[in-house]
Amino acid sequence: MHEPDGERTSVTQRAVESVKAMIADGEVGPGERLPTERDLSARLGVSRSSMREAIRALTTLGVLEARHGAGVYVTALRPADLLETFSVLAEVSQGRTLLEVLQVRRMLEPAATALAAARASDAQLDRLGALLERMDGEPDTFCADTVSADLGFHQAIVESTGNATLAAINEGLSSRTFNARVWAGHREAGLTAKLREDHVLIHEALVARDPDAARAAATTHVMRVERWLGADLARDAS
Amino acid sequence: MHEPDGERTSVTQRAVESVKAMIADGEVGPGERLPTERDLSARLGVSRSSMREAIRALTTLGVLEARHGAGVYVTALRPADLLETFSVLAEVSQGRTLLEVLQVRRMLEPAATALAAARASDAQLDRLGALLERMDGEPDTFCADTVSADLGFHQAIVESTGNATLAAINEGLSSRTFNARVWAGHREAGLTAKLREDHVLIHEALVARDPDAARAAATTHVMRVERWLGADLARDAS
DNA sequence: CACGCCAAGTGGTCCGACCACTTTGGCATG
DNA sequence: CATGCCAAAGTGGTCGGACCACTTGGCGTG
Repeated sequence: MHEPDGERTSVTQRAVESVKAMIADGEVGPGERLPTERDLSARLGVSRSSMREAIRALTTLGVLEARHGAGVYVTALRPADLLETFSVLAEVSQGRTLLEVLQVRRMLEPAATALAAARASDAQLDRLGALLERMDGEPDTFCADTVSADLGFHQAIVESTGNATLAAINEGLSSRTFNARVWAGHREAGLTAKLREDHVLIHEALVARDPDAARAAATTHVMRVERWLGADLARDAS
Repeated sequence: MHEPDGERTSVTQRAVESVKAMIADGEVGPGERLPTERDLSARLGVSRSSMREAIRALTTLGVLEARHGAGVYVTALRPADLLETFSVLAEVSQGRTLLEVLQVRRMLEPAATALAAARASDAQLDRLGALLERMDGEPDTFCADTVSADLGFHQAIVESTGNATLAAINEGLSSRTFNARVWAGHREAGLTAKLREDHVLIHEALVARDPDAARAAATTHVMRVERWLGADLARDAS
């Protein structure tokens, strides 16, 4: 990290830096096409294998996008592109980290919900209402759709803030597999009913454009989930 | 995303999924060593090139770590490992996204600072005080150390919450290059003095273990930075 | 003019060789 | 016997070239 000079560095890594520099210098802009892998490797003086590994690295970072037979393109470089890797955290996280992720959500979601109360458009509020009804219409059984609907509801709220970066981060912290795991042990009791009530309160606060109420409702909701998960983790402590 | 079946998928991608599955199934745990590239490629029925690209992908995601001549290891899978890629966002972000990142920080830092007020240990508070003095001792000139010290101060606060995930996310949103860019146009005037005053207020609130005051001070601080950056971006609008 | 096919060019995969580095165990040295 | 060195084995890193799979655009056919 703090090494003053650039001593020895892998060939592939140099290729990565070169491409990043090309983008930073505006040599290739978002959405534009890069030179051929063969061209790039020749220009940078590396083998095509190494060049491919460099491209693979930038692809997994969401900076580049390779289209088979068509070429390699720079993505739009939107936050959503670059933060997609985020979901990996939620995928492999366990125990303590899971709680930590929820704690971060407890910081973000209330603030985001409050912001949404001030910024959401009427159309966005209508969409939220529709999502809410869809969730109400379903039976009290646990299924993939339940998780999906809950996810969609919260994601729609965060998107209503108009902050794409925030939405991308929150989405990463709320990956499908993550939520499925949280819900797994809690399909019983009146949990679903309570969550629905929370959602209704949040929606009402948004429609009333009341940031304070929205913040409070969102906080309560996340705390509820966090509490259940905490009890669950404490039970089967590793 | 929603395609029902797993039709065609790249060989490399399958290799990535296989390794992820190995980790998820506990076949290899954090810190343990994976089979050799040659073994893995043979076992999964792919070429070593593709296997290497898969490993490269997981390496850039922070899941694996390759040591030249020694083998490929699974990282500790700590949040810090997996969120390192985050800094890429701050590196390539421009204009609007920069503001959005700051908006997210304005949501996170106050909450984190308030939490730190309740949780920080005496040793951590002492360290914060030392960092503060170090910043005070420096002249009012803009240099890399100024950015570095500011970064360290805020990072130390967030780490005091004991939430490693939160710390990793915040670090990603506060990368060195990001801050350098924010500061670039504002080395003049009494900016440095004002920021110092903010830091002192935050530190006092932490020492007093006053969450409310800490939240307020942190909010003020981030808003100040956000406001300056906003004016800057509005000036040289693209 | 519209349609469909084909060839050129691109990324995707595979192979085999060699290089650079780490590790280890045995050998020579004290 | 203890110590340190060094060579060999094994690992990831790089290379070059071949071939496959796919997209694209233009050409020829109806």
